[in-house]
Amino acid sequence: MPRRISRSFLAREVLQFAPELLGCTIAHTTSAGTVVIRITEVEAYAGVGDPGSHAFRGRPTARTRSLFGPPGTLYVYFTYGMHYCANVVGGRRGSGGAALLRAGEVIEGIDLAKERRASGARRPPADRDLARGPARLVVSLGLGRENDGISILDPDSPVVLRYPATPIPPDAIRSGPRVGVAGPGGDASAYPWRFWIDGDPTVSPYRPAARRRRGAGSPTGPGLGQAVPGRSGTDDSRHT
DNA sequence: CGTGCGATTATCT
DNA sequence: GATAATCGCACGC
Repeated sequence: MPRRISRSFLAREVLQFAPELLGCTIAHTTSAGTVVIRITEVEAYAGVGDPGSHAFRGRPTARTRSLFGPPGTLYVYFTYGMHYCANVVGGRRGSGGAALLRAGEVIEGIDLAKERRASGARRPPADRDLARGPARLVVSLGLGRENDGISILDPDSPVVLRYPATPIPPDAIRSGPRVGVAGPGGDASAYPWRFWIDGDPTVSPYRPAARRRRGAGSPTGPGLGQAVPGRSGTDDSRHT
């Protein structure tokens, strides 16, 4: 079994370690059992000064206090009045840098994950959908508000991050605009800080920042420029 | 102190 | 595709 992620791994700039989280595993153990997820998609948030970051303002609120903690802190936040999302805090302490865990593949504890994801009488989702999306990943993993602020570097922590069993080839890593985040001037592609494993079925579908509908407004906004050089910006997981 | 809108998802048309 | 569900926070008055 690969060794645990080191503090120095997370102490680097977020843009440096975020793509390297791909292929890593995150495990959460509770009395109900252990679920292990292989990370297939992340987003980098640079913290103070990054308009998309909860740390943009530079000062912690009750919600974002853990985001300003030391590398290795887990930042679990509540959004849309109903969902939780999880970040691994990194960079310099107090920088507010973090990587959002957007999607992964459940590789252990799949029954427990299905149990957690099955809502009501509904059938549990397909295996590949168990952790396909940041809020779904958190549910499968069994994380909640009680895990906000814990250190994943602590040997006694219920949450453990490990290096990939088999490293991801660099040319299999793709990048593109962050989901649901608009950059300056509404251009999300100003921050192509979403990273995923090319062709992996558990990568979440890309959707441009959802503009809330207001009265009879302006016509359809400008399409997102597809043109991101290199192997960026292509997303075969996109819905039509 | 009110209002608008998110680092979303399930469900309906 | 569109929309409801519904909490925390920034911002405007």
